[in-house]
Amino acid sequence: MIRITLPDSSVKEFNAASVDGDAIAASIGEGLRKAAIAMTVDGKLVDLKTPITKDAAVSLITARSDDGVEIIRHSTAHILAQAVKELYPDAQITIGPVIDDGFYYDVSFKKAISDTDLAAIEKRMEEVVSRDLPITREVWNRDDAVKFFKAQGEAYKAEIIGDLPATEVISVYRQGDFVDLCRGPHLPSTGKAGVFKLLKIAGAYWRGNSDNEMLTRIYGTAWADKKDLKAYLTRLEEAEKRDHRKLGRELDLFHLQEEAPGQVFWHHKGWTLFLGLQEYIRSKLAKHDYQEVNTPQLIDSVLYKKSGHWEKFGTENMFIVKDEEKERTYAMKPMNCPCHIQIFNQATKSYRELPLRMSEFGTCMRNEATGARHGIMRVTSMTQDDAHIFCTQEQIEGEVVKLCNLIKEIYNEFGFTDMFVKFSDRPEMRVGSDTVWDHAEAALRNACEAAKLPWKLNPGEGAFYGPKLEFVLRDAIGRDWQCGTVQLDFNLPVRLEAFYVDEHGEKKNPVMIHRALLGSLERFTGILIENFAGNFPLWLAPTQLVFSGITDKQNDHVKELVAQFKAAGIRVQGDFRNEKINYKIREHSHQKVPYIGVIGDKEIADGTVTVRRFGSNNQTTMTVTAFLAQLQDEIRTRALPQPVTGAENAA
RNA sequence: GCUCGUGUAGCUCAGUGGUAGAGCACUUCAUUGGUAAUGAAGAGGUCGGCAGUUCAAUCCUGCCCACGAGCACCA
Repeated sequence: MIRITLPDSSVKEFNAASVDGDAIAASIGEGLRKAAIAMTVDGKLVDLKTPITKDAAVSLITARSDDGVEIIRHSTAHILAQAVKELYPDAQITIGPVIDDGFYYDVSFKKAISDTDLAAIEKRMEEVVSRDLPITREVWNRDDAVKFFKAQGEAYKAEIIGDLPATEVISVYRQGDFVDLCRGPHLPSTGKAGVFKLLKIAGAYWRGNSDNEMLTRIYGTAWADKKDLKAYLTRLEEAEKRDHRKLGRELDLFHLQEEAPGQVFWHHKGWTLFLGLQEYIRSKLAKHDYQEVNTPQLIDSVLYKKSGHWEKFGTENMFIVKDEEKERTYAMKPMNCPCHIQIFNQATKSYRELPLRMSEFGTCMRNEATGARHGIMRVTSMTQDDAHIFCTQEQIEGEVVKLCNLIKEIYNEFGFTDMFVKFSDRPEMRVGSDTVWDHAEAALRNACEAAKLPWKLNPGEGAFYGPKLEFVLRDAIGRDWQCGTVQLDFNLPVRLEAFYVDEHGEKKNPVMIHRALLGSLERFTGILIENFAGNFPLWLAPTQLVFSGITDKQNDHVKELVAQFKAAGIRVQGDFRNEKINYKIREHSHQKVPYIGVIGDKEIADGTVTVRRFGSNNQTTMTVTAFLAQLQDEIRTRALPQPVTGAENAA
């Protein structure tokens, strides 16, 4: 007798030596028996067919749950692998994990395939699904498994098994003739999958190491039903519409061109955004006692040899300028820190001057790997809202807490909600004693806790000179970008001989905190464009308001209004073109101008303006004075825009 | 840097081994129109660059550059 407790606390009794999920589901109802794809037994996720031999708490999993969808994706990855092996028998399969919204499988093909081959693979996958092959789990002996996969010509699989810890149970899943190493769990049969789509192919290094062979990664997505798949594909399309490169062109913000790879040609509107961000950050700097400085672009390599950057990044990643005549070698500055230390070192510093916070909107140039550049998110020439805080060991924690709070405050003001913090602790190769590292890591951790920032550990990924926090934001299509950062540095002040005199008259090296709030202004602008889909908050919007008359009869009055609002500090334009008001509304709406003010004879007579706010189809007539006050209030409070509704507005 | 792909008018895209088209934008003219496209006419391109094959290349081949997706990298 086996007693199975279900999630609703009811108990089913089975008169047998063992029972499986299929039987449990069947005892509840035929519908559930068909829908069940896996189960948890005492909280552990297992295959539906796993025999249960003693009393247990069981919860059946269907495609309706997150676990269910994950299993579907995982099994679909196996179906992909099977289809690939059937179509390309000499291909070797490697790993095929589940990722956000889908899965991928890395394959080593003898002959390269391209995305046009995906259709055929997808078709074969559908055949595998229609065969409805039972998927069964087997536990194998390690040596047999290695031998089996070697015999199959699957060298990568054999390598994976060989590297599994001795304690790991080697399980394989069989579906028809296809056998794959896998921890599971999986669907009971291939017929339970079926709502999927292969999306793209790309290269990926075996085991993520660029010294290894490059495999072909096939990306796919899989869902519980067609509706979910369609919703996902629609979501992808919508995300493409907010791509900052597309909006950058459409809204006349910036452009990039071949002659200056990775460097932004900021058009007036984009530059207005950029300057708006800079002014915003300056207002924060003033409140938090920073000294803004500015340092040279082109610096003798001697300085970078001393700082250690030359050795690490040198000619590969720095732009070198040679002055043949004077026999000097310069580098475009790739970061600001060595320069800031030069300013720090210009006069003997007292402990009384610490913490000393030095900031710069420094333009840095980095010769990035060609494949790394991406729109304005990853550029060759970038402007950081950079600062270095020179402080004592004791001051670290206080400073980091302040920084975490400040960054959190700033991101909140932009309305970012899904920001997360990566905390990278000590790497194997590092400078500084363990005591110093203990202290530094604790300071960062405590600061996160104090600022109530959720963080995840990125073990061993700290810089060799100190641990760091990275503040990560997500773009329209779900890619993560590091924006703000807080890094502790015990190394550079020593190498570049920065000192302060402590209260006992002794010379000491300060600790340096590298920090950026927005990170690269180019990247942050890109993130903003995507996040707001070009519908910027009024305080940032390049053009805040457009006035237009109904006909050219009102032009003189409109000119006066433009002058009045301009004088009041509003970024306003008049539209005097010989076009109908419908045409102008349409065009300025496409440009996502926050306010359109329309003037007809009625408005002139009443001293009013008829206002249309972007994102709404309503019009409100109000006095000119009230309108100006409303705008100024919205700007002053840095109000976030209301979400745009309606199909027409979303276009 | 690596894998696969892309590059035709300002933008979005057709197209062909015999030196090119559409829509929008632009210019001109007419129109004075109350909240998402008024009409007509005109102008606009070394088909990413260099080399090769060919009587002939935007199209085929090679190399280079840039861009895209991803991997690696990211001081």
